[in-house]
Amino acid sequence: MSEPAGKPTLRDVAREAGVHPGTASRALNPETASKVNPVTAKRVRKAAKALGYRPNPIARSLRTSRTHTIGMLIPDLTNPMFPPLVRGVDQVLSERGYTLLLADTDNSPQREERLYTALRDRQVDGLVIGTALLQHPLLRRIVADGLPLVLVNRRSDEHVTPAVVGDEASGIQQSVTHLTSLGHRRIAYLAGPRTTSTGLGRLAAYHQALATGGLEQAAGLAVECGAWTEEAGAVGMRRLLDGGAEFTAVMAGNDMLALGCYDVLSERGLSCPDDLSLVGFNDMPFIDKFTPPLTTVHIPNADIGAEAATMLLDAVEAGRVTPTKVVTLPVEFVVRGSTGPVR
Amino acid sequence: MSEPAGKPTLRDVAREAGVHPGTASRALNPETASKVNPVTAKRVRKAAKALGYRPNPIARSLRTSRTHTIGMLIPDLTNPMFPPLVRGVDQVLSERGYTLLLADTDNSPQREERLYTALRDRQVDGLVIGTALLQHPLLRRIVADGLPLVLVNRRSDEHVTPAVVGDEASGIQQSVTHLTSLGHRRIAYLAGPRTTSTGLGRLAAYHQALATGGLEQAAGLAVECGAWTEEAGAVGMRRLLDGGAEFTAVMAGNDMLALGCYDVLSERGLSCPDDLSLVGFNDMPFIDKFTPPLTTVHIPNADIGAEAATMLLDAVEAGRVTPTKVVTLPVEFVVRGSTGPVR
DNA sequence: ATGAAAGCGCTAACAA
DNA sequence: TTGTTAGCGCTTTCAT
Repeated sequence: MSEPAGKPTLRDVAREAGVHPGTASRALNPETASKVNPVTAKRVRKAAKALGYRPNPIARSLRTSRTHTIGMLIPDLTNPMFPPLVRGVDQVLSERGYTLLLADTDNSPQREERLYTALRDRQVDGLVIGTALLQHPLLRRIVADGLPLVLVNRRSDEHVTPAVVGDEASGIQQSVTHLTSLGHRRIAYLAGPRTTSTGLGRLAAYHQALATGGLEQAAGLAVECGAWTEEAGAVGMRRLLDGGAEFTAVMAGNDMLALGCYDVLSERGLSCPDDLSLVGFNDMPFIDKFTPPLTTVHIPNADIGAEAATMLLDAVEAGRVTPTKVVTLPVEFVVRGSTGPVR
Repeated sequence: MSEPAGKPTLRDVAREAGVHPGTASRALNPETASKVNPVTAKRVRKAAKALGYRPNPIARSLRTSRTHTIGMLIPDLTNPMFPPLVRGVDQVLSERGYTLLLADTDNSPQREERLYTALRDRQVDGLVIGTALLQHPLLRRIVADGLPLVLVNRRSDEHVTPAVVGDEASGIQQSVTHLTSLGHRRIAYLAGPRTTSTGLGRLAAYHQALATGGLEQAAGLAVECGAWTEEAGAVGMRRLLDGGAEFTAVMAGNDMLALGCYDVLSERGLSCPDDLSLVGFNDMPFIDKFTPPLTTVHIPNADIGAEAATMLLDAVEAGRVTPTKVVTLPVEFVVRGSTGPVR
């Protein structure tokens, strides 16, 4: 009796079950199992199990040009905003039998090009993009290549592209409302780069919220930072303080920028929230352990990732491009120690 | 003139260059390019470029049973210790033309089994394991499956397995030396789970360092925590404080445990470093921004990831199992505000 | 309901 | 040096 050496293939299963490989294939594939005699099917499944047969996804992919593989592009995994996003995506993918190809662009457009090409050549079935800027040439390429894609936490200007985002406007509005309820009337804003949809969108929401509240919109009350980093936040905060505008509260475009504010506050001997109230955005991990704990807006990043993955796979499996809709998930405003009554 | 529709294949390139597909293959593959006439090779490359030819990695993999793909298993991407590790791995992989298949086990052994099987079936060329426990049945399976693997930040008991780790003993020794230089003689230790090599190893190093320094090793001075989490750290810290042993400093098995200590300190109205000095381990992101900033041991996680990936690829490309050596990278002790003179 | 046969795109042993 | 051939393991159309 000669068991074939090496991993058993479909041929081995077929031989063991006494059927043709084609039949074995049909029997083992849930999609086509109905087209085969139930008792034969059972025999095939038994043989497969007996031999410890595992289908070879590579061979299947070559034949079907589907890989059950999804690529994800992110700018920097060590930015604490991304791990929950990746995790949410990965969770859904693995549940549905897909595998995640993760690529970290390190914020470099060239690297991003290369990585995208690599992912495309590997025939990923779709892409989750966490790197999108408002103007992003790569998106056009991806669409042209016919690959389904979903943006997370970003939207695109130029192309109508499906995206999953948090409800930023609501978060900003809640921040302003909270501050005014504490008596603040002059609220400064530290904006993120206007090259990102979040940078622009949150700034617009800030202006909108001020208008709604009948608050003053003095020049010099809103300052743009060059990047979503602590350093850029510190620079912006200094510009704000040195700009001469009066204010009793600062809203930062995200928690990283708020971190920069903390640095400047201690550098200037200012106390928070006594001298100045501070609000962040994102609720990144451990930001609640800072002194004082940061009042901020919680973005459900894991949910966003999961939703994006679900949208993408639904489209992939329906065999069509993702619907160009933007899904907005609710955010949660969380009050902590960095905001207090004006005094 | 009929350009073939769809993506150009090797046949198209061959036809364009007026050679046989086999020749085109040899010409385009750096390994075999020497076996073909330089001028023919150039013609083929020109044709490939003209057509925008991109080799199909799936077809190549089916033929060669190499995928240029590496799997990585981690327990929880949202634990800040892992992103730098993943990033280090990813960086090296993409540089060398490999792609990372990331799988987050969510600390579940069942999920881990499933994910491993999925990765193996996808014929990853090797594995980076960040989930290893001292006793870890899965490792045996992987070795039995003949897959090259490297452990990161963990070692294994049962199997001789290649690993890349930080120099933990040195880190612990430096912590103890630092504390004694500040006058501390009674130093408590909050150990991580003994199921992990780091939990056990750091504890042993602590005992060793105390012995070397001629310091007292009272019972109740070392307490084991059930997990590497903030909550477990808090529980351990309470046990320590309520245990009756006297001490002026606490060393935590890692920064997450130290975070739990912060919670208990404020809960008990204790001030750090005035009432108690505290030392962590890992130097996780933002731990320097806490109040007080944590004195800790910096583990070069990105380097560890990069080194692991390099070892793995070297082995993969040499066509043999990874050498069962353990690479130890130096750590850096960083003094911050959580340690001070005993008083 | 099953068998036969072709082929996804590539590489590699063998021949010329 | 180049061409020929076969086949990696699977799915799927076409017959039967």
